[in-house]
Amino acid sequence: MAVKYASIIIDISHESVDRIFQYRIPEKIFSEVRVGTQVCVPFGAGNRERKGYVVEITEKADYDESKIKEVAGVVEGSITADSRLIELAWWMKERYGSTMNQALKTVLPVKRKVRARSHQTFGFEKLPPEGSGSGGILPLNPEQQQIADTFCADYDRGKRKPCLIHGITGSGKTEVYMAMISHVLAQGRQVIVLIPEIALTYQTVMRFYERFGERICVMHSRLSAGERYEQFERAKKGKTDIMIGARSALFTPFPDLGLIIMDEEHEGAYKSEGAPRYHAREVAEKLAQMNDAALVMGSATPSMEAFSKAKAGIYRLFSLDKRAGDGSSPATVEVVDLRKEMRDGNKSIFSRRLQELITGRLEKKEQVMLFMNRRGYSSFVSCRSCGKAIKCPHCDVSLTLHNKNRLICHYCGYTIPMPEVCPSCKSEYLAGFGVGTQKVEEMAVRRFPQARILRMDLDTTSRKGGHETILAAFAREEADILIGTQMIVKGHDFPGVTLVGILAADVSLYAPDFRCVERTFQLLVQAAGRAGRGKKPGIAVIQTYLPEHYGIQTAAAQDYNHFYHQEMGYRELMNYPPSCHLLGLQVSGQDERLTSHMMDLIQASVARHFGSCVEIIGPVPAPVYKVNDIYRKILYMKQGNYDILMKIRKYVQERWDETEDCKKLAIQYDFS
DNA sequence: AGCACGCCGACT
DNA sequence: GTCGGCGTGCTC
Repeated sequence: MAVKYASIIIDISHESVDRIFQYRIPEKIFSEVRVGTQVCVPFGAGNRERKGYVVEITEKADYDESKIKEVAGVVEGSITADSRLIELAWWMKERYGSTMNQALKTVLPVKRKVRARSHQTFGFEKLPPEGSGSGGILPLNPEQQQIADTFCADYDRGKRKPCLIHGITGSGKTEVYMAMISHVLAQGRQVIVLIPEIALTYQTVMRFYERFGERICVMHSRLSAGERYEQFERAKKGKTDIMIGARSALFTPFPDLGLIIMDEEHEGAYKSEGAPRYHAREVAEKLAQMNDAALVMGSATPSMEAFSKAKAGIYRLFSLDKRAGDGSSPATVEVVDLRKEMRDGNKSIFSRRLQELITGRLEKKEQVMLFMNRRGYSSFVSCRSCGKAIKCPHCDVSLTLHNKNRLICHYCGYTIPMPEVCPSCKSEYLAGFGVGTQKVEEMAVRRFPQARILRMDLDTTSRKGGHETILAAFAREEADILIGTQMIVKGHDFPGVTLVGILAADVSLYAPDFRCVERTFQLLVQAAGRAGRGKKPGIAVIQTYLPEHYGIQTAAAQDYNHFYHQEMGYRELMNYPPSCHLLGLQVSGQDERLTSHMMDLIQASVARHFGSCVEIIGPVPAPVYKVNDIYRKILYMKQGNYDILMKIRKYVQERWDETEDCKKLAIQYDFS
């Protein structure tokens, strides 16, 4: 049998040994050594015995073979939290095609000394010093209770199939989660609660804190690497029972993880953009299975992936279709045809119906939210004489006009003052086209001079605390109208809001991405869900040029099931996920010709070896071909069987590593 | 982290 | 001559 080597990380917390060492595995313990197992190895000049974790097993050594020592033995009964995380990293590396190092870095906290800093950066100074630990329990309504009871009974019988709760906005999913969490905590196991970063606000955390007191720990993006590490250490030592945070909270090293909650399951933020490009839903599923833990996902607009799994019986499906508690009812939704407005001579961005409704709310001192899915003033500036739009010199996109005097690239940040004359033909007839939040604000100020108006988008929130300040001011009813991008739609409840206007519902409907209708539908439903959260009934107005589009129609009817069937039909017809699997292989580099050439070679090679079993599309330029002077091309491969796509990825990677030109280029895989 | 090796001062 | 100070650097 071939000689095998184990890559090991030495279990001592110090940066200088925070890397991989290789040892030979003696033949007689082959069967006991796997990724994640803890072993004893002779280490250093004194050959002192140290403990370490096996991180990878290979048949080739990357180190001088004469200097490689042997694994001394396996540490018995040592499946620790770290073992499982290393096993998870291995799985992620295999599934998403990253290096083991990249996978380990995402899964294991950076071993770094904690810099003493002001303790919590989340405004937790305001929290009561002692968590009551039992405050804030709301009684569940029969619908909620039934879900909680079913879950608990199944859990106790060891039935741990993942669950999906499809619950409309305001149906009280959080209360159900809390009941489930209590049940699992009572058995001495721990819980991870995943929330998309944008929803990780003071209010959300506060609700959990009121219920569970000090047993909860919060992980958010503003923590330093050291603080993160410290929190994970606390979890490992059993000082915390609940970790609440964005997707990286998945990697909390709890000794006995019993439940993972994943709120707003459909959110794009659950997909990692770096390597490995993992999806938190898939990793959560794997992690739950490894720990014999339960996984509960929830959303008002589940992703196509999750809902199709629920339909297929892979997930257990629960529904909550009434608003809980206060007796408020879902908003009435009206669709306004902007083509008709145009025909009738209304060129304003506000339809007559929306203007009428806004005026009514202002008179009644009720609040309004206006949603525009594009920031800036105009989305691009072009010359009416020569017809050319002003583009970013580094990216393949038009520059966006901000504050009427500055052009900014939304991809790389390149910025110039608004030119006086056209850069190509020197004419003076430059004009902005397309409406952004800034222009909406200006129009609203002009149309409703009596109203107090706030705007919230990346430009107004980039200053620290901007987010919280604006939301808090609006919640205190210090403004009548809140104008903003996606960020105003997600998470927050304003009881004073009785009208939501979606100014241009179509903006995202024709994006070059097979998920664009799904995303539009989710956004529209979530936006409509913001209206009428208080005692008074709410109205949502959807302005569109495509009132007959199924994405708009189903969103207006708040009919998820109808949307799902329509969209699934499209996905099946086009062989798009979830009816099929899709591997996107992206090659990028500064040298446009080399990038193209390499992509063609890969395409030819894949076609030769796998052409008979996969559908190959492309190579095509990425939706934005050039960003930051880097050219990007993508090859798509469709196959119903995931394993075949993984095989192709491996095949490409092996050949890639042997190519000289790979130094000047980058390759990236994206599975869905 | 731990343990070597290393290149200078004061000791049996 | 050689014992030991801890400064620097490596550990498969």
